[in-house]
Order: sequence, then structure tokens, then C-alpha cells
Amino acid sequence: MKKIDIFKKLRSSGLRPTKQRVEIAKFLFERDKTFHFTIESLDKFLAKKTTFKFALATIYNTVHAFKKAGHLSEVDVRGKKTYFDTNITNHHHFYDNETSELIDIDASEVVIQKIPKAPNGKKIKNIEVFINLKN
Amino acid sequence: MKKIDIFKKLRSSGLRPTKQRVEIAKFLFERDKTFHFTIESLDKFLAKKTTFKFALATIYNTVHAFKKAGHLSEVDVRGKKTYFDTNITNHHHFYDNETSELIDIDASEVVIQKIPKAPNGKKIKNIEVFINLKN
DNA sequence: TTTTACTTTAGAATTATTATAAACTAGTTT
DNA sequence: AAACTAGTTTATAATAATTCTAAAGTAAAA
Ligand SMILES: [Mn+2]
Ligand SMILES: [Mn+2]
Ligand SMILES: [Zn+2]
Ligand SMILES: [Zn+2]
Repeated sequence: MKKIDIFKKLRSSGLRPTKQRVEIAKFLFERDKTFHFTIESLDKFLAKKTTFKFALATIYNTVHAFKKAGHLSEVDVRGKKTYFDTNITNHHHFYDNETSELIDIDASEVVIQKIPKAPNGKKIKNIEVFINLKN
Repeated sequence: MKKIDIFKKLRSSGLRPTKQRVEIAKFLFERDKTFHFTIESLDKFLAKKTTFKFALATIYNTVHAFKKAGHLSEVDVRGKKTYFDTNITNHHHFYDNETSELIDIDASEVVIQKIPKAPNGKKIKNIEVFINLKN
């Protein structure tokens, strides 16, 4: 992903390309594989890898703007912190409780044969399969 | 569920049957159908339906003791509050985002045909299917 | 360049949860 | 039944994740 794409991500999220936001966007999107992160892990990375400061509020605001624009998704994990995902396709997860690690499962890897019909007046929006792992 | 069973629930959770705990246990277990709740909803019910006071810490402690003893389970729901479930069988959920309501799906209602194998050295502990609803 | 609207930031506020430690009580012992 | 002991409740403080605020700074428009 080129720098011009980073600007597009920002613009399409309603964000001006400030230096903080560009750094965040580069870290999130300028890579080959998608990944999962928390605000805390992102903050730690930014503190270590860049010279200037990032207020936590800036990180929260930027991540939420990306999420709102559909450039990030959120994953439900037991625990207190929110996990974000740069994989915005429909997909599923393994969760390794020992390491607190999320592993993607492509939607095509899961085939569901039978599912109940949605309650009256409701439709199915999406199905999330969460596979807990043990050793 | 009779009063004697309430005492068993408490005893098997390592809890003395105090009046607070008996009230909580009666509310949770003395009913025909299982249900989902948060600490907040439980607290509100107890405040409204009983005369004596419940410290929040007592509610948290009692619920956690039931969970640890296997009398309650926890459900991952997007959001900040923890949801508990008096249904401790393996089962799945519909989640109605409009009403923030969880609806049980019996394990037999879901048949999964294909699933990837667990990563090296890991085993599958359990599979949770979460179906998001829309109108 | 000046202006305007948006952005960053430090710190305060909020929310859910957990910890603390003093007052209280259930169950046991005498 | 009184005394004892271990467990319990409670108000309050502490912690952790997140959101809010408002002052100072910056990008883009005029
Ligand atoms: Mn959020
Ligand atoms: Mn959660
Ligand atoms: Zn993922
Ligand atoms: Zn349930």
C-alpha cells in the first residue's frame, strides 16, 4: 500500500492527514497481512517506533474514525480491552486463551450446514464463529 | 427449583447461605427458563424487589463464585459490560443489536460441516456461534 | 497571509470492575 | 446459650479502559 493510499484512507474517513494520523495509518495499513491489535498495543508501538508524541485520545479518535469508515473491524474477545482488526472481510477466529492471540479463519474455511431461522421480523446480519483453543 | 436446591447451589459454590446470597440465587435459579443478565441489571432488580441493601461487591463476588462453580457462564458481547448466562449448556446466540438482547440457540440447532484444524499443538476447546441480527 | 475549521493534547471525568479493611454474622465449640 | 472462629457484607478507595474538555496548535480555504 502506497502513501497515496494512506491519504485516501484518511480522507475517506473524514480525517485530515496530520502527521499523527499518517503514522497510525501507515502502521495499520502499510503491510502485506492483516492483523489484530488493541489501543494499548498500538500506543506502545507508536511510542517505540516514532519520535513524536501521540496523545491517547488521538489514537482512540483515529482508530474509531477508521472503524466508522469501515477500514477496521472490531472483534469480541472475552476481557476488558477492545480488539481491532485490519481484516474487514467476513471471517472467523481462533482464540488462544493462553497467549490471548486471535488467529484469522477465512470465511471459506467454515461451512455451516444448519442454522435456525431468525426471530420474527429480524434478519441475519452476519455470523461469527469463534473457536476457543486449548493446549 | 426449591429452596433446598438454592442452598445446594450456594454450598457447591463454596458460599454460606446468607440472606443476600439466597436472594441472588433465588432470582437467578428459581425460574423455569434460563436468561442472560449483567451485574447492573441484577443490581437494579435486587434494589427494586427486595428491602435490604446489596453492596455491589457482594453481587460481583456472588456472581463470580457461581461462575467459578460452573453454575453460570459468560457470553462475549460487543460492549463494555459483561453478560452472564444461567444457561450453562453448550449453546449459541442470536444478538439483536437494536435491543441489546441475547437469544439462545440450542447446540442442536447449529450444524457445522467444515472447520479448519487447530493450529499446531493446540486443540479446539469449544466453538461459539454468534449470529448478529438486523431488522 | 489571514482566516477558519479542524486537530492535538494533557488532564479530568466516566464507567465497569476489583481491592481493602472495618463491622458484622453463620456455624462451631464449649 | 455464650463464646469463638472463619467467613461475609459493606462503604469506600483503587484500578483500568475509555471518553470528554477546553486550550493551544495546524491544515486548508479564502
Ligand atoms: Mn468502541
Ligand atoms: Mn466483552
Ligand atoms: Zn480477524
Ligand atoms: Zn445463552
